[in-house]
Amino acid sequence: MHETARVRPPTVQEFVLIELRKALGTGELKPGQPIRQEVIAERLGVSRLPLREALKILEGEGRVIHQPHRGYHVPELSAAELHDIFWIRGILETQAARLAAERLTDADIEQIVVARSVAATASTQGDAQAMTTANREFHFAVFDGCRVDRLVNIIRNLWNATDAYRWVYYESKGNRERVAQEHREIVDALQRRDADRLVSALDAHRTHAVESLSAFIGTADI
Amino acid sequence: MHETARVRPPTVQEFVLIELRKALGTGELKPGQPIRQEVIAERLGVSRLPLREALKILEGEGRVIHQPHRGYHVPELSAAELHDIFWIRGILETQAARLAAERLTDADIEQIVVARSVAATASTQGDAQAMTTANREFHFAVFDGCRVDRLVNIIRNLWNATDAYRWVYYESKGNRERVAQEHREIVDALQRRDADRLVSALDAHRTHAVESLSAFIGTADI
DNA sequence: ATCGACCAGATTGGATCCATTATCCAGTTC
DNA sequence: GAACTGGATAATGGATCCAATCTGGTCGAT
Repeated sequence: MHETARVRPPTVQEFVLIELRKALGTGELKPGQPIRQEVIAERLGVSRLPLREALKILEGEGRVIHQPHRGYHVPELSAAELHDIFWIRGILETQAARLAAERLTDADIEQIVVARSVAATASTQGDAQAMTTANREFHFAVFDGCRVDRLVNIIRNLWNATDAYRWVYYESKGNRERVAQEHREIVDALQRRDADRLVSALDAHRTHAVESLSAFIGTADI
Repeated sequence: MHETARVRPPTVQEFVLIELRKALGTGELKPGQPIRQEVIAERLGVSRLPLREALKILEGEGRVIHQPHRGYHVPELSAAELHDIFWIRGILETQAARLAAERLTDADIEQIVVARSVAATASTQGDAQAMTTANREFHFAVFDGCRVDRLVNIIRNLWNATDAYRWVYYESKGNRERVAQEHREIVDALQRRDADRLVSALDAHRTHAVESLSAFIGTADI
């Protein structure tokens, strides 16, 4: 009934995995909330088995927690863990950005410019889902420039860990505008290939995000 | 038939997962080698299902690769990937070590001293399996001192990624002796709480390991 | 009234069976 | 002789069923 015109039919697991990631990103699956296998499986129109296997992958990635005979749930982040994540991100993203500033081709930078404007459009339209996606693609287009896949994947996992809270940040119009401005700064630094400016732009970007999010987590009663 | 006097019977998945990790660490499951589910399941005396779920966790951790309808296999590392891993380890372990040098209690350091001598004993006895385990415990006793679980887990995953090759390093008596000497240096730096010396000791340690391993990978015909 | 044992419903864990897909090889065609 | 097609075989993917475990509530005893 949906689009589902898949050229090559993926396995059901893959389909379920994609849906679960989506649900984790949109906040449909909220931190702390237990995951009832039967419910999800029925909602997706699949049996429990491929769901269980998809959940196992997410468990390996740390995106869900499993307790034997009790089930899966989405991990909740403390303010301390949130700070840890952003601290580690800072360490790794700095390295990735410095390499990227050297290694990105002009064509890559063109791509990044496009990704930025896509994100900006989504932002002004206030579509949270589209914006988080576009925002991710923009940033990872930059990180990919470091050409160290394993590093980029670690950074991606760190982003994933806070995915469940990300929508909070984008709900505020002020934050959205600030993000747009910071993205312009990042693109500008890249175009001049000024690694130091790029790094400090990214630092500022993270700092603002962590401030908003920890304020939310501090007061949240999820 | 083995010990199996488990106080609380774990689930079969957990048992299988432990066995698979062991097999990945000892080189019983070699890089590039396909994993035949039926074979492994029968060898462990379980059905395919818990095996499949355990493999999914390892897939999420990146320790096995899955291709739909073709199966799982252990990833092979190129020399470039090996360098990437050790480079990222360097970045993160340096941070962890600096924090640990501040935060470890005297009691923690006592524990580390014990862990070092356990590793040294295993080393002189030439028991590769015991040595890799003891070595890991020694190093992670140090890293744990940083008190940032997520950072330690990322480092652990990076170690895991080269687990399949680790035995190579310990096969040489010369390497074992060098490791023992470097461990003494690490402990000494910790006892003086000299972060700089600790960091450079760890750097040297990694440099030696990556040299041996990339020499092996370069000539390997696995 | 509180605490514990115990029972029923719900949920997850595991085994078996069948469907689907990939691989390999023989046969055919150009 | 090389390349393609078709089918047999073996492996993986998925569904269903049953067993084991947890949860919540009721009953009884202190």
